[in-house]
Amino acid sequence: MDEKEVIETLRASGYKLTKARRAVIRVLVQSRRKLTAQEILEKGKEEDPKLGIVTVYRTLEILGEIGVAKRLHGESGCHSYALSEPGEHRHYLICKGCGAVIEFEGYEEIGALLSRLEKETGFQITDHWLQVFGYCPRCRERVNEGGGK
Amino acid sequence: MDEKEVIETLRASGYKLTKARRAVIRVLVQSRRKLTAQEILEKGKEEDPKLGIVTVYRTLEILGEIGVAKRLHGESGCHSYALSEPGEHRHYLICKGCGAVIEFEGYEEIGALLSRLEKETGFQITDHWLQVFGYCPRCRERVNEGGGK
DNA sequence: ATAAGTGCAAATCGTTTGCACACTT
DNA sequence: AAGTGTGCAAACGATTTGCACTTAT
Repeated sequence: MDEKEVIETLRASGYKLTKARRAVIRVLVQSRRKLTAQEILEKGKEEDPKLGIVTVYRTLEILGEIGVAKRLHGESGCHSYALSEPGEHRHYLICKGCGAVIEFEGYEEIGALLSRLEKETGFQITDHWLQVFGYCPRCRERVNEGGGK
Repeated sequence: MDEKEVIETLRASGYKLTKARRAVIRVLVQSRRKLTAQEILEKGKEEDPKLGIVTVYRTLEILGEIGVAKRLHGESGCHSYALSEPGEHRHYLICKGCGAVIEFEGYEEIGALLSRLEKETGFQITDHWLQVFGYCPRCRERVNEGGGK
């Protein structure tokens, strides 16, 4: 999803495009990392200095509703948000170094696992969530070089 | 893990067994569901009427630290806690009806998926998290019968 | 023009911290 | 007895809500 597509989706869903919303969208599109609402606010202010945290939250809610952004869950209990392809994927690969987020498809492996689980537990599985953490190629280098740690 | 094992682990880790802690542990052991801190407080009060929310949080932190309870992440942003086998599993099967939590092993399917991901993305994967949602056998029946919904 | 969107301040909710008192070992 | 653990009240941080003002269509 690029900026244009996000904006189109937004309009198609009956929402107006405002300066504030464009700022939030642009931050998400340009960073492609997971960002907290606060981080989005700060970067967004570079584009729309009047941007407020409330609008950031409200915009994220709308973007979530129309499926183009998702809320990610951090260990600590605080959330981050990231752009995503529309739809119901719930699989993210997240760089612990720079926060880069890559969304990936539910490969057959997951399907196999789920049907196995259903068989073994008697559960009727409806949904799942997978977050994978690691280091992206760039951060991986940095970490491995870093000598000390 | 039953109550006795949890208590032993607690003591072995240098913590004292108190009325409050026993109450929290008992709630977790007896329900085997995911529970919010508030829910644990309420049920725990049946056993120790003086129990306070602060102690619930502190006990959950300790249980997490010694590996016998885990924090689960809910869609809304609020957390639940559940008993778990000690160690680093991060795979839970959660009933959307009654909240029952089943922990399962990281089957080969996940290993296969992860190594595939590593190859395709160049990430160095260090960790992952999987939560699977559905209906347990009992709730499944209830839902399917329920005619209306 | 007008409904939708905004920022501010205040409210809320889950969680944590400071502190004097109580309990386990 | 002595240190650990407790509850309370207050602090805290993220998120939401009420409201009068502004803006996109």
